[in-house]
Amino acid sequence: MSEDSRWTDAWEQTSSLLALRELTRLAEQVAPAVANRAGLTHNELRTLEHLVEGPMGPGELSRVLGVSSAASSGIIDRLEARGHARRVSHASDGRRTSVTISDSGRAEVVGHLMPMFRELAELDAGLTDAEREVVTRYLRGAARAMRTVT
Amino acid sequence: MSEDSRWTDAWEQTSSLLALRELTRLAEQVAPAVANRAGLTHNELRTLEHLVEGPMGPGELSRVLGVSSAASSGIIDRLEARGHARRVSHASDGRRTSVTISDSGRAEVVGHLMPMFRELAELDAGLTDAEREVVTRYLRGAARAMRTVT
DNA sequence: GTTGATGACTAACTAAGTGAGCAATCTAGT
DNA sequence: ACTAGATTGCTCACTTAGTTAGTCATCAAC
Repeated sequence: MSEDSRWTDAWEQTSSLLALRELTRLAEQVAPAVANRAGLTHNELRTLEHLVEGPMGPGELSRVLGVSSAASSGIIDRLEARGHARRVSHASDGRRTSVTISDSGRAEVVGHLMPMFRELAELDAGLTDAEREVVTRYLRGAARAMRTVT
Repeated sequence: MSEDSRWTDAWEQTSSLLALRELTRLAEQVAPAVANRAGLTHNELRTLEHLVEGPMGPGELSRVLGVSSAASSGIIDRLEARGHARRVSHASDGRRTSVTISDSGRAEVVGHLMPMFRELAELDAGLTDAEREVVTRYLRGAARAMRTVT
């Protein structure tokens, strides 16, 4: 048995691993698909997702996105040009600027993901406490496994 | 209560939804991280993942990747230049070429993902039949929800 | 055998990233 | 108070991976 067939065989061994594989495959597609529909790049959407949680500066943004500060500047430029975000100069520190999301930016993120979220919440609500415990343990374990490669 | 806070609140309501969110966040990061470590672009890695399953032509590749045929040509050029893939002219149809993965290409895909997979298989092996049924149902439901946005 | 369709590639351009470097501002040490 | 160094965000020049449009070769149908 070749190295490779052991790999693919194992992926397909159990219903749960198969479903997990399908889920991760879809998870990879969601962000690009939403970005595309919204007429944004992947990083612009990721930026909006972060800005929904609260304002942040270009430097911090470049760090969480894993891109250069030059790229971060450009992303904010583009979002600002479309009215999805605004630059506000920092109150106490004259060097810093704070980027805040606008209503249209919020609508872009929330609007496109809401249907998916509603379904997930509905699915989740159908779990008993015991089932939820099992599912949570599995999901956390899978996340742990994925962290090893990240 | 604002539209937005309902959204974020709901995400954080249950342990399972929180874990699912974390998992999907990681799933998005895995492919770019692996590609980066292997010195490949995301699409080059995706191509190798498809080629592991069997040879395919540039046209088919451009369709599954969702890029133009011109881009597909370039991706294959780069993979070929690194020795990860080879172009073989099609036996019966002179127009078509078949792209096959090389040992180094296979090693790139399998080698980087094997540790993650091993951990996932181990986690999965710890499930009872009843637990696996619960987990599978949840994962399939989550996948279904994500498909609505894709 | 000609005609139209198909598959892969090339050419010219666009967009989003990089690295290097600059101006403004803050912080610390004297 | 003032200078020296650190930090922040931005601009410039360039690279790279994508796009559209169009070419060439081959195949299938009439």
